Amino acid sequence: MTSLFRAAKQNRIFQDVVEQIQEAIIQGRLKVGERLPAERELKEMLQTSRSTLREALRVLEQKGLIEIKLGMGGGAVVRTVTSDLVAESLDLLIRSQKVSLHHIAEFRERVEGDVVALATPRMDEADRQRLKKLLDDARACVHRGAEAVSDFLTADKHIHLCFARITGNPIYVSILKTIHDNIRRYYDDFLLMQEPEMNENLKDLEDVVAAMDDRDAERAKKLLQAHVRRFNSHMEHRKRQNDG
Amino acid sequence: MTSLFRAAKQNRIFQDVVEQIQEAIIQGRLKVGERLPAERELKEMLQTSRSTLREALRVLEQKGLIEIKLGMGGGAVVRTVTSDLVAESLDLLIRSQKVSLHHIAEFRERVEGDVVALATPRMDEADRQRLKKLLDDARACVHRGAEAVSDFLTADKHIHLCFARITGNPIYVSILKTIHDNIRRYYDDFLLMQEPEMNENLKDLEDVVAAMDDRDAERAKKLLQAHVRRFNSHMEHRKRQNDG
DNA sequence: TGCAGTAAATGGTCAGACCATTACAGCGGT
DNA sequence: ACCGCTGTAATGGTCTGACCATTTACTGCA
Repeated sequence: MTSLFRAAKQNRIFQDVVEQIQEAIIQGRLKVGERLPAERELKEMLQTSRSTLREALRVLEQKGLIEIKLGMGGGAVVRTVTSDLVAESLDLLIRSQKVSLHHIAEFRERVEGDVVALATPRMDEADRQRLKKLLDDARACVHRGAEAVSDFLTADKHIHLCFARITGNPIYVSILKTIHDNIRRYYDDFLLMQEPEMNENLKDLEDVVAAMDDRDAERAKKLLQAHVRRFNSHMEHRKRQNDG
Repeated sequence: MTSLFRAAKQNRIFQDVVEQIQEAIIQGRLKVGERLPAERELKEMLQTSRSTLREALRVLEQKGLIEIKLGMGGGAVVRTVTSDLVAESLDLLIRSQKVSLHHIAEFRERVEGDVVALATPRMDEADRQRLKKLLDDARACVHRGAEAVSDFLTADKHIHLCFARITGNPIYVSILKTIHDNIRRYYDDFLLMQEPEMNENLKDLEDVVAAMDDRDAERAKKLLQAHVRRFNSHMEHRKRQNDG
């Protein structure tokens, strides 16, 4: 552990510390779940003060690279990097009104269209079963009516994420996760869903999966894009109602 | 300014400070360009210590909400929120997942195709001039030969980012930023570019811009996708050479 | 044996000092 | 009057050492 780090130097020392630890994590010299030395040890290894080291740890924590626990046996533990931070920063952009609902819609329509087109020829029997089960879950929510809107939205999200996983491309998975996290936030902010909309949404998805079953990528893509467009116009309509 | 903040309290005090300042920024009580009080003042207002306050400032800086300058007249200034953080966190995610060249290529071909298709009808005269200038820069690099490969790649990246900006959709901007940063990293790792490849790349881009000039979005899209495909096969070929 | 109390490890906070960088005012020379 | 240098003060960056709060683990007593 002693040779993991070199002495710190840079304009801002804490930045140098951040970079060293970040590189160690990304390069795998520090593995997920592994615990960093205690602050009072690390500061010796890095030849810096505890306050400077702590500023670096704050940055790494904010970047989602480490998680810090209190008390004896606590300390900084290397985290699995998730799409949470991407989602959070996108949320920040949205809230400061740099990204609008329209921007997300425009992007989502295209990227999700690509996703199902890619997924269709790659779907195997296990994927088919999984999608069928997710559709069943969603259908059950529809039957439970308006009280199950939240569960329905979760099921809907899982279906879209399942498409992304079938592509086998982790970039699509991360991006779809980010987008759906943010869509959900919009939803909680100012949207309501009724049973007709749930039904409509469900039917859209069933059609998409049917097209995928037929190995008709182009039809699946078109159907899903129409689904996203309808969903978006529904959201924008509700938004206007709430704003006005 | 005295009533902007209340006394800090929470499990972790610095988090409470972060939230207070962040909310003040998002709600517009602190406007972009405005300067926060000096640390020694702020710590009094928040009734906390300077180190705790500084940890909070580090987090806010990492979130891209403030920018901190040194020296007299320096201090924390509220920043315009940009898509940089989205790009950075997406980059972190991609790198930590060890996304393959193939995954990037598959994603890039589709997303950049969409970008030029969206950009084509939205391009105005200023955009046209900007693109023309960027193409001139790239052409100059080609003439300078093999020594200018690095500059050529930078110019190439700027052209692609320009396409994204013309769409007016910041999501595309951050995503293309991320992709091109990662491509560059792959490049520096194990690729070499010679004059013929530079020439080929340049010609591709000139064709794309010509199609955009003709307001032919579909042709521009097809040309750019072919360009990306050729670029990728070139990269994978070189990668195999280096690996084997 | 089991439980409670205590000790130790660790992150969180604090106070105060000094250093490095920067802007600006005032002085001096031209 | 103008230009440039220099000193000074404001401000962030770093360091030291102390104490607090939380959590775990061990120890000793009932």
